[in-house]
Amino acid sequence: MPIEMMIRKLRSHSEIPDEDLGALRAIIAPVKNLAAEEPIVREGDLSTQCCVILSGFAYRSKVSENGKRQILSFHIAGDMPDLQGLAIKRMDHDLTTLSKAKVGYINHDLLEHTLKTRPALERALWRETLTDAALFRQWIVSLGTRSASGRMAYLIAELRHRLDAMGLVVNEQFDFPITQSKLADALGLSVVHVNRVLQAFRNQGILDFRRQVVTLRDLEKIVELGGFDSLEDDTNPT
Amino acid sequence: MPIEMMIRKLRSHSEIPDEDLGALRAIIAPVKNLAAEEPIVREGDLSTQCCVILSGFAYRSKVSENGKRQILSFHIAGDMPDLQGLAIKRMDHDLTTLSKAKVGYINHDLLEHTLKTRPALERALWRETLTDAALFRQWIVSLGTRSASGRMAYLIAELRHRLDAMGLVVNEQFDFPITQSKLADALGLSVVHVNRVLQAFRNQGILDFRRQVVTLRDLEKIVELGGFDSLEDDTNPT
DNA sequence: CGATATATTGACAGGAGTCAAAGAGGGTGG
DNA sequence: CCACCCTCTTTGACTCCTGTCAATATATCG
Repeated sequence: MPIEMMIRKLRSHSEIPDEDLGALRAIIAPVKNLAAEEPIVREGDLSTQCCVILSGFAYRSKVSENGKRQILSFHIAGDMPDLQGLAIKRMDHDLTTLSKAKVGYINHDLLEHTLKTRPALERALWRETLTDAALFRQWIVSLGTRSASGRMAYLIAELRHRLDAMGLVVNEQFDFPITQSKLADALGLSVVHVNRVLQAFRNQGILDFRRQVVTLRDLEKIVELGGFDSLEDDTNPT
Repeated sequence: MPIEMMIRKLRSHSEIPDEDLGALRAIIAPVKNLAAEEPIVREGDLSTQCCVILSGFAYRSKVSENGKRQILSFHIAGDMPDLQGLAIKRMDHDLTTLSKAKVGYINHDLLEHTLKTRPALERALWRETLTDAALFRQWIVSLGTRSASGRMAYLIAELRHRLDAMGLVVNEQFDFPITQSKLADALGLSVVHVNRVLQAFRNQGILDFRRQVVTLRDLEKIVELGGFDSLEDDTNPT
């Protein structure tokens, strides 16, 4: 059951009583199947629920006054990309499916009611929004200090790491149904240049990105180019 | 009393019972006066307390494997820049004073104890970390979509907006004790180019940045160049 | 008042953007 | 099952924004 992906992720950084998890499971509304490129919430909306990605991909984005769109993050199974809406109702960015996706919804009122008697769960959700912020920080470092190929490598390394944690990397290969144009929006590059970087990677036997599938041919090199640091994963308290 | 700055900030986005605020005030440890460029916490440290900036400036930063330092954010009176440490103990970045600063400290254990019976306060703090994340997102947009001058303008506009909320802008003029080299680290630019942008702004009568003081000569132009949007400030719930 | 940090300049290089056109792929409707 | 269309990818030529290097001028501070 794909809801377990979210549970797994929460558990990876927080200790949560089983009954809290049970209570959480109980309020997840029936899954919805969304097509690719469907908006989940839009900038300016007031959230009344938050979602859980159960399969597929989603991304958060924001358009700047000059008309350019910046993709802020990609989300995979197990993620709750608009969890912050629970505490800050007005969305400051868009959330859209990247591919076909299964999504579960949790009504804010129900969730609040559940959290009222479950401090450990609330804290786990808080922590979830904080790891989110940590990813944003990494992203800032990437945009601010790395070259085009470094950014690309970082993106791939980070994504691989998260997908791997969900068991979605097989044989150093994973699905990533995205266009070069969207990659460009994420990396702050032009489409043309994204294409060039990708080709260079391909020619150098670093990675292959074809037909929505990424094949990592030299993971070490990617991690090195992107300066990716897996964050140790020991962010736990105690 | 400068602790009121923090209270004011919390109140600006959350409703908090007076007695919760009283409890919070009660556990803020005596203020410490720090010199410029003193580390408050470092990447890798395990937080046991969080701080409140009472006066002066601080910044968060991270060095990427290639040796470049990226400044993630600047913090001013009223900010709690390492609040996230309460839920995620291991720091993933540095926090340093930019100028001389007065800082108050709140012990994590005391804070946890206080929060245990004060859900509204806990939620306010959560929200505080989320507005932080929202600033990071804006920053990503800035780095990803704007030119050098756009980024600079955005930085100034955003800072002005936050300082103004704390009453620290007088006559469209405010202190900002920073070197061009650090500006470069924040904006992902080279020092030389920062200098050129600043001179261009000066010559065009947009702003003056001399001796640690920013004088805004054409705020509209700055906001326009930076595409700054004050966020409406109506992020409140209900 | 010298010493060190910061700001400023100028010359030059290069990474990444832009523009425009040509291929490829993948749907889909007949 | 194939032709056609539309989107996405790829190329090439050229531009330009921003970085690098190196020297000089200005602050700042003990």
